[in-house]
Amino acid sequence: MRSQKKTRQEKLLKLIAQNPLATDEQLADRLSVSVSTIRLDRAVLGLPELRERMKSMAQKATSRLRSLKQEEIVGDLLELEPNRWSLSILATRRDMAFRDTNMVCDHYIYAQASSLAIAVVEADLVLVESMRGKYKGHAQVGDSLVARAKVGVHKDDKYIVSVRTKVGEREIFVGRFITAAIPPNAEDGHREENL
Amino acid sequence: MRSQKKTRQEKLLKLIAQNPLATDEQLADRLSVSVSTIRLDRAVLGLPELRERMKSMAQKATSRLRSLKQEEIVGDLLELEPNRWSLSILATRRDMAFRDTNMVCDHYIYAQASSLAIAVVEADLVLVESMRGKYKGHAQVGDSLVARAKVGVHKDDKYIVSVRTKVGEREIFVGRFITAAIPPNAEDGHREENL
DNA sequence: CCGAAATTAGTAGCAGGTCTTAAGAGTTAG
DNA sequence: CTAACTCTTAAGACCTGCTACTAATTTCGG
Repeated sequence: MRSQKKTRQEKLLKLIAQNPLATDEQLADRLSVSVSTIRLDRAVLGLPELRERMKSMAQKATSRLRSLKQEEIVGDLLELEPNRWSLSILATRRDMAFRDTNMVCDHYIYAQASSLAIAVVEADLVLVESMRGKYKGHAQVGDSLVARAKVGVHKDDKYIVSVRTKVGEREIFVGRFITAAIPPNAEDGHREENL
Repeated sequence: MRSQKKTRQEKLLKLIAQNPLATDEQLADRLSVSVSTIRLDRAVLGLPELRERMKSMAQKATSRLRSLKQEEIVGDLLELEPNRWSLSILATRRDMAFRDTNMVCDHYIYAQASSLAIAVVEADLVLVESMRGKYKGHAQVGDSLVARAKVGVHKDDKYIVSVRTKVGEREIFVGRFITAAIPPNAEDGHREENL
């Protein structure tokens, strides 16, 4: 009987985590208790009121917008020998992970690899034409992903670049990119009429 | 000077854009007018009150959080028929482009495709095991990328998912993902919908 | 100096709370 | 059985940051 309180408070925590924009009244309704009880529970659990929750979310929102920029998801270039090989490192953060896990999303691994494959080719503008890759293991949040790109054969302006990504000694990704160096004049060549 | 009003209202717009979390009182202080004037100006300019601004920021924050972390969708999910097919759209922004061009980086195209491939498979946790893909054209900043995923054959918990991404009628990417549904671990799958 | 526009002040009311006090229900120990 | 206890709910006063409205006051161009 007395443990109804605990389960209710646990539910309350989950509800608020799920939908931080709920009013006490909505929460009370949801848990079939009075508003007073919700307020009491919130006080006990140290949960801030709706407006405080909105405020902190709004504050976080402004900083988040600026943190998802390019450089942070493609890693830092450590070494580069143009048209030969290159090395980059990417520090993974909590927000690069899948939902509740701490496994890094594949597209961050891809982004690092693809960016490196582009960087290693010496040309003004390089694009990926096609790729294939295999994820051989999972990276955890906090791991530093070290990607190494090697340029293979090239015909005309197409380069084959292989990328291997490791966490420590463990290989988590192997990929092969076909990249194309685009001559500067050809930029936007074939699709201007569409806008 | 009757044009003081206009310049003040312009300043007000800038101030609110800069710091959306300012109260009318702070704004009044800043512009050396009374709170009434600020309210009047806000009414004229159609600017919402502080709490509405906070609310919409907080809502955006959740939707961004949900779309980038929770649901693991890059882009907005338009339609989903689990284990069959799905559709998402991604509006491209300036910051998704290569350096000085307005061509969208391949890894955003990849991220949308891969996220969709993961979303379309009905399981608690789905990971990409391998993929191959071909970029058949370029997307420009401002284009809306529409990705369509189709689930192909599946053996055990491995699913083959094909994704085609288009800008209008033009296909810019075709890929094939092998995804793996990871058996549910110690997570109580207690999912409640929004309030 | 007059009159209209612009500004300020003041009122009541609302949402979503705070904090406090208090009353009732159910539970348990002596 | 009753006193002491916990849990829940209610009620009241107050708070912030507004809205919506009215009324007074200031300002400035002509």
